[in-house]
Amino acid sequence: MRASGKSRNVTMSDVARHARVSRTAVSFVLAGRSDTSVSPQTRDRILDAVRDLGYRPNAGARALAAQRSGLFGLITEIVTAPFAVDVIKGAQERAWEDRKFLLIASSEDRADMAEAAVEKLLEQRVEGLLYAATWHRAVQVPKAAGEVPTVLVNCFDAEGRFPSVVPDEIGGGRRATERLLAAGHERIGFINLDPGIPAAVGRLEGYRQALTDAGIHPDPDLVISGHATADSGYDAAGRLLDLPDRPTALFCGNDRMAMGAYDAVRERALRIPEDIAIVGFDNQELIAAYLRPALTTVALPFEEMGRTAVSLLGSLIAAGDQGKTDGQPIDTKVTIDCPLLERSSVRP
Amino acid sequence: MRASGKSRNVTMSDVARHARVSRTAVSFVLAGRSDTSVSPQTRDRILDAVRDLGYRPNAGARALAAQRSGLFGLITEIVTAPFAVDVIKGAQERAWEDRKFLLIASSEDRADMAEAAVEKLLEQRVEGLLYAATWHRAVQVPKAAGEVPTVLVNCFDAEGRFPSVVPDEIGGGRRATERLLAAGHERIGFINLDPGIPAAVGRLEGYRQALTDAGIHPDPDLVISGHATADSGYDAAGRLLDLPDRPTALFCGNDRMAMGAYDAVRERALRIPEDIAIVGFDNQELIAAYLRPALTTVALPFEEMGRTAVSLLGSLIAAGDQGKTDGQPIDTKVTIDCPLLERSSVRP
DNA sequence: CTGTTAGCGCTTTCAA
DNA sequence: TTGAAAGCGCTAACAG
Repeated sequence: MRASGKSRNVTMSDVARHARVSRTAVSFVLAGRSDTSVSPQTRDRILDAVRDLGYRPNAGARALAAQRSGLFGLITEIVTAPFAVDVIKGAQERAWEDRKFLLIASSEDRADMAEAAVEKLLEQRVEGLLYAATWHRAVQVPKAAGEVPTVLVNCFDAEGRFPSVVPDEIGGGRRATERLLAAGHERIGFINLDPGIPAAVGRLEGYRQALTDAGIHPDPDLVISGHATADSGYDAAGRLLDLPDRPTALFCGNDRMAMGAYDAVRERALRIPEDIAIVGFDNQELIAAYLRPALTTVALPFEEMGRTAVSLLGSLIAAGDQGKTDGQPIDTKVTIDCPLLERSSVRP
Repeated sequence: MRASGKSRNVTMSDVARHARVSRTAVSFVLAGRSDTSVSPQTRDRILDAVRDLGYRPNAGARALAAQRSGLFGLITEIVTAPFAVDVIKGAQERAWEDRKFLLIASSEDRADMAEAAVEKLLEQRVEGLLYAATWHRAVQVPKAAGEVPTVLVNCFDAEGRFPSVVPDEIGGGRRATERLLAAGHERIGFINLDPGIPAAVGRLEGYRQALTDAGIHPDPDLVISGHATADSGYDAAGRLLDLPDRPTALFCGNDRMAMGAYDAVRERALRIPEDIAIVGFDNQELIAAYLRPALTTVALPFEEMGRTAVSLLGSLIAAGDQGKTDGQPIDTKVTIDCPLLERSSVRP
């Protein structure tokens, strides 16, 4: 017989009493510990009692006693971010595998908010912190974050105090370019993001590497910097397409620019991918999947970064528990692959 | 002088000792309680001690003692959802205003996951639960959710056991149609979502109401049902545009269909908004803002729903605390306005 | 106005 | 194999 609804106040003592054993026994059984054994009989009695009473452990009390909250904190600018979701998803999943719970706090991209978030999270006694940005860049992490193991996601600490997990921009740039080369293109235009940011630097580097490796000398005229918007992509693509010896393929720094490029191509009565092949970057589903033809693009591995970051955080914490914190900053920078998603804007 | 880093083990007793007062005094000062007063002097001494020691309250311990976790749980299919973010954002903000923390768990749109999430959240002793869906519909809420006050967001309980916060679909449909009417259109086509779902039913109803109110008899030929995809919107728009007496405006059930409609319009060498005005629904930024011309659309008030839901949850909890839980299900259905966002696909 | 005193629900060491 | 006991850090009566 199951107990009725409200199991609010059923405590471990209740279970112990009901099963006619000590609280210790209950604790051991529930923790599934093997170091001290309990007879199968009492074990069953206890489990039955748990069920009958509808007992639900009190995580807070457990945390207090065990000095381990089982909580990880994730700070992110959830505000602007269709992206953040995937990081959260990956982190969430990985955390559950470790039976950890993720406390998510929004930094709103404001230093004071981020600081408040860290503070709040620390009050909850999170065992570690994840700090995620919506776009790959250097960030200023609130000082207090140093009090627990912290991993940066899709961003890095300029001072190298924290390990981070970032996308492999260079590899992504290579992959996009190689796909175009494989389709037989040799004059490949590149519409880059605002110069200087890690994504622009890396993708350009990848683009160059791929061309060079293919024995093609990168033509500077085919590289233009834009501003990450559809309009900017439209303009840049227009200029590239109006070149005397125009490219037969366009690698766009992101999907929004690719969206603009589509318009420029269409205006010139050219077809995609027959006349002009296009590859984007970011895999913004809403754009890439719904453009016509659907856009072949390189994906940013947000989910994977979230997963990896939690794994890394777990190791750091474990290392710390064993007293391995030697105080020196762990300047790890884990790089995650950016896979290419085939759709229809490049011919097979 | 600030203490050095690790304030991990600074406890309230430490603060009390340092300030030469009792723990009670510290507790009172930190809780900012007025019922028992503390002399300004001791107050300052305490605050100084807190600062000097780098004391940070232990939320878990506080929860245990006070029997209030200060935690709300939010369950959502974060998986599929560019939308979920906004609900989270609104809820998050509102929760912080009440100094509550949001525990976010993903249901992944699977019943067993949702159940596990509720269970985990209850173990954390959340004071209340929010259950959010990515699209407006009836949902099956895990039974255990009944153990604490629960509010549904963007969905509702078929059995009416839980209060819910949903978008005003009818109002949104009216608003879109009225905008088109205001621009002088009289033959307005409506490309609806899959029939039967609340969004389709409501928006159609709003469309009809607006027309009728304007003295126009809704022409059934101008209403077509699609499937919420760009392709479907493309097809439906094509059929509408090829009608002998074709509409001069299109109200699309969502932005993706509007995206497809754009293509159909373009193919016929018609201009937006000069020849055909278009209004979408959902305000999927990535689509609406980047289409050319940018899409005028009705927004789903996710953020506002999140905020409202948390407010409502707060009241429910407060009511419960005062013993006002009279057991009977509170069949509240709060409806939130869907605002129209002007862009450029309808002439002023 | 301040301090004493019980717990909150659980873990874990140490004896029995 | 099981049980007693001592906290974990904090709140909230209740006395002083």
